[in-house]
This record gives sequence, C-alpha cells and structure tokens, in this order.
Amino acid sequence: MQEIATLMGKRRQIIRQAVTEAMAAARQDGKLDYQELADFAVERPREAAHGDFAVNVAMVMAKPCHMAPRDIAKLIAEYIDFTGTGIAKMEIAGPGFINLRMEEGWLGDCLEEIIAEGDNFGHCDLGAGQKIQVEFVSANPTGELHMGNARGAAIGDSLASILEMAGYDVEREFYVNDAGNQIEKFATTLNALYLMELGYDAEFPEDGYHGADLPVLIKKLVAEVGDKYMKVEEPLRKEYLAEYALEAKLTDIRTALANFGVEYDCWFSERTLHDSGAIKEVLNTLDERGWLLEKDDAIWLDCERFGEEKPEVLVRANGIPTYFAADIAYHQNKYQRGFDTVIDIWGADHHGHVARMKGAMEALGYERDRLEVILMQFVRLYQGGELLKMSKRTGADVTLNELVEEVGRDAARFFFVMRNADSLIDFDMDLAKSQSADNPVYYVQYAHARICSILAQAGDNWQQGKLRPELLSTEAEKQLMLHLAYFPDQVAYAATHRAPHHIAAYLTELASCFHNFYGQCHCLVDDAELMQARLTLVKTAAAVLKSGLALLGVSAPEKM
RNA sequence: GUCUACGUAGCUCAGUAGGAUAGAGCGACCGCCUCCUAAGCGGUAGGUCGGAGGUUCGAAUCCUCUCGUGGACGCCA
Repeated sequence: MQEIATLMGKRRQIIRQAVTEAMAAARQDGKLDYQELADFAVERPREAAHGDFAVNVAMVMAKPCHMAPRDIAKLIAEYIDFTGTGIAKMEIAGPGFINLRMEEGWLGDCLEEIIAEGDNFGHCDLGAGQKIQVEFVSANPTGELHMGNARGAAIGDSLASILEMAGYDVEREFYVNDAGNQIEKFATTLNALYLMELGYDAEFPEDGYHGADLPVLIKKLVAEVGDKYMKVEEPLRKEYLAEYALEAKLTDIRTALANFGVEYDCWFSERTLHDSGAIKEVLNTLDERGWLLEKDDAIWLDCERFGEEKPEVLVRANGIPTYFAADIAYHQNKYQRGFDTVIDIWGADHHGHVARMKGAMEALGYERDRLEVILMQFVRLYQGGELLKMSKRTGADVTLNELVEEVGRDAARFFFVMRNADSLIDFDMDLAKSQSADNPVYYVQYAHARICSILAQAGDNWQQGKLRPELLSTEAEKQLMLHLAYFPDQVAYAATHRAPHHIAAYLTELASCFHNFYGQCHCLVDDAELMQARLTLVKTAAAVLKSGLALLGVSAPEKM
C-alpha cells in the first residue's frame, strides 16, 4: 500500500518502513518463514488507549508464516528499530495488534508543520495533476431547477473542490441539452402559450411542459415583441420562441446556481455536437469498429457484446440520432479535450444508462474506468407528511431558488452534502424550515465564530517569542491537534471515494473537539506563553474549519 | 420477472479499501453561564447493525439466500 505524503501519511510511511524492516530482519535470522509480505494497515485506533497508530501486520501474516499473530508481534518487538521514527513505545494488544505510541510532543510538531504549510495545508498530491472533469446538474433548460438538481449541485461542486485540494486538475461542466426531442416539445409548448397569450384559439399540447415559469416568460416576450412572430411560418416561429426561452432559462439556471455558490468552467452545448458533425463522426467510428447493427430501418449499437441484454438504438428510423448517440459523441469529446477521468453525477433514474455508456466508451477504445458515474438517489418531497409528486409537468416542485430563500444557502448545501449520495432523502420544506436551527452546519460555523471572537479580543500583541506547543498538554488540546493533523487525510479519503459527505462528518467532529476544548481551556490567560500557544492552536483550527467549509460551499462567519 | 442501490438507537443519519468495547445530531432525563459567544459543555437512558446461512484469527463491512423499500428496464432524455 502506498501512503500519500500528508502530515500523517509521512509518519505512517516511516512506521510501515520500520515494521517491514523488522519483519525482514526476523526472516533473515530464520525466525520467520514467508514468501512475500502481505499488504497491511497502519491505522488510527478508535480508542486513545490503543496508542497513536495501530499496525495489523502480525494478523495478516499469521497464515503465511504459520504462526500465531501474537508471536509474530513479539518478533517484531524484538527486531524493530525506533531510531529516527518518532515511535516511543510498542505494545502488543488484543488478537495481535501492534499499538504504537509516539514520542511526547509529536502533536506539537504536527501543529508547527500545519502552521508552516499555511494556506496550503489540506492539499496533497493524490491526483498528481491528473485532468479530471466533474459534470453535474446538466438539467434540461426547459424549466426550473428542483430539489434533485440542488442535491446534484451541492455534491458535484463540493466533490470538484475536494478533488482540487487533493491535487487534481479539475473542471466543472454543465451539459446543456439544447437539442433533440425535448427541445421540439419545448417549442411546441411555447408556441401554444404564445398563441394563447395573443388570444388565438390554441390547444396546450398533451405532453407539453406545465411549469409555471413558462407562461410568465411568454407574457414577458409578448410585452416586448407583441405579435411580431405571427408573421412568420410556424416552424420558424417555434425556432425563435425556443431560442428566446432557452436563453432566458439558461440565464435563470446560471443565476440560481451562482446564488447557490456554484460556478462552472464550461457550459457545453449539445447542439454543437449535432452542428459540427461529431455525432456522425462517432457513428462512423463505431461502424468501422464493427459495433453497429441495422434493424427495422434503425441503426443500433450492439450492446450484447459488452454484456448488456439488448442492442440500443442510435439512429431512429426517421434518421434522427437518439440522446444516447449524442451522449456517446459528447463523452468522446470530453476525452478529446484531454480529461484523464470524467465523473458524471446522475439521478438514480439514469441507472440503466451507466453500463451502456461505459460499454460505448469501450467500443470506441477508451478504458471503461475513465468514466465514473455517481448515481444520486432521489429527493422525495413531502409536505405535512404527504408525498408530493416530483415532476417537471405538475409544477409541484420546490425550486432551488425557493430552497435557498427559505432555509438559506449554507444550511441547504450542508444538508445535501452531509448525506451519502446513495441514500434516499425525504425532504419536507416545513420541517426543514423548523429544523434549520438544528442543522449541524451551525454547530460547525459556531465553532469558527467563537474562535474569531477570542482572537478579536486577544488583539495583535500575543504572537511574541517562540511558540511552545509543548504547553498544550491537556487531553482536549491534544485531541484538537490530532483532528487538525488529520485534515489532509480526510480530504484525500473523500477524494478517493468521491464522497464529499466525509468532509461534513469530519468538520462536525473537529467542531466538537473545539467546543470541548473551549469548555475546558481558557485562551485569554495571564501566562503569556500559554496564551500564545492556545491562541495559535485555535487560530489554526479556525483556518481549517474555514477551509473545510469552503470545500462544501459554506461560509465561515466571524460572528453569529 | 430481470438488473441496481439501500435497510444501523424513538427520529434523521455516519461508520462498509474486514479490525479491538458499533458512533453523532435531534428527541427524553440529570447537571453546568460572578470567567474568551449556552447556536455551547458534561452525564444518563436507548442497538438481535432487516432475517438466515457461509468465508475469516476477526464481519455492520465480503459471498449466497431471503424479506422490505426506492429506482431502471422506450426508435424518451
């Protein structure tokens, strides 16, 4: 196992090395007999009584060595060399854990290293500059953003920030579905609304868009241009109307997301894929590679070859390519733009699309793992305990704007990002409003505000002389230092697992450590050296809280 | 029916690259502001980790089966 070079990772690596050498030395002496050292863990014990680090090598090597784990551990104790490792003590515990305690003052060293890293603390080189794209929300520009989009926005944006901190070169992208069937349907709806607004006898289409925002938009348009569009033929009129509405809706979407703290690097238009011939091109490539079938006047992708149940239509009998065809071209385009890895965040209803998308990428010659899809389970809307149907057509949705207005941006973002993407969320707006004071986000923000208050009262004259971190000797102070030191590992963990909710959990724990410290230790004390040490500690904590909250798109207020 | 995800405290959820005595918030109960923000702290109560097998020194975590819930199975996107 490769450790990443974080504050803690470096220490784990040293321990790993020392243990590995002890094992090798014991084998050299004929005390141990094994072919190969198995992968073992250097981990953080849950119980403080179990030391600072725990190693399970004796247990995983028991079978290969044909020895009892505790006996292997005893040999390691005999052969291990602590010199230069920072390890003070080794204990064999339980079934054969090797518990290591570091030298007194090691947490103070950690604190000084954190301070030395400054704003860079939390960053690591996990991503090694790899280009990665996170595409999220990508809602149809035919209506307003709803709760599902809000969840996707919170998760996607936070994940992108976390990946950045973990050393990836990240771009955020919104795929604009401005082509295809739904735009045709959209135009038909708009046309009907336009005619109705002007007093013509028109019928609202069966499968039209019922969003309350569209009549408003058409009213506005009529106020601007009147019946000007009646002078052109219907197809052209529909095109004008769609064009106008798309631009307006996109502006709304952009604004709503910006108010939610989400900014994109790229808004990618589906239409450009149709116009540039990219879809035709990708179909040709697939044809050349022998992946296409012809049946019932349509062109199909032979999905059975990558284990799917049945072929999928790429070009309809009427000659129009499907969404799937466009999506294949779109994803190829992503790779052509140089992304090593591409992450898509989709709703659980797109589940069936995952395997065939990956398959299609494979058909084009790309490794399937370069495309990662995070499936979000739904947000189910309740009102007063009753389930609301969530649909573009019923107009019963709670919109992103309403959410931000009612519960606030910080609480809303934290609410979505503190949960695992694959858990189903039941959301009741009334409940959310009444509970918003209980949102853990305030617990975390409050810790930050408290620290700012302390620092404000301390003034500017406390940073004098050499910092003496060894004065931070109570359990509360040590716990706080320990949690701070693990921040980069938490970021790396969340990045590896593509799971922002780990950061929310970490921040809640860190805030808890601080609040506990606050109850037990006074910062503004007479002893100048102790005051300096404690103020340095809380100042560092505030910086980490702020930086962690920023990953989640949440502010760190100085007063509450 | 097939595929997929989930099921952990009264409620909402963490914990699943196997680790030691399964955690947090809310709710309940008991304490704590003459002192840096009580949006806080300390404590008590509350669990057959849906159920049954299996793999392992060790399983909430991996495998099989089963029950329950959501989702997907279109020439929709």
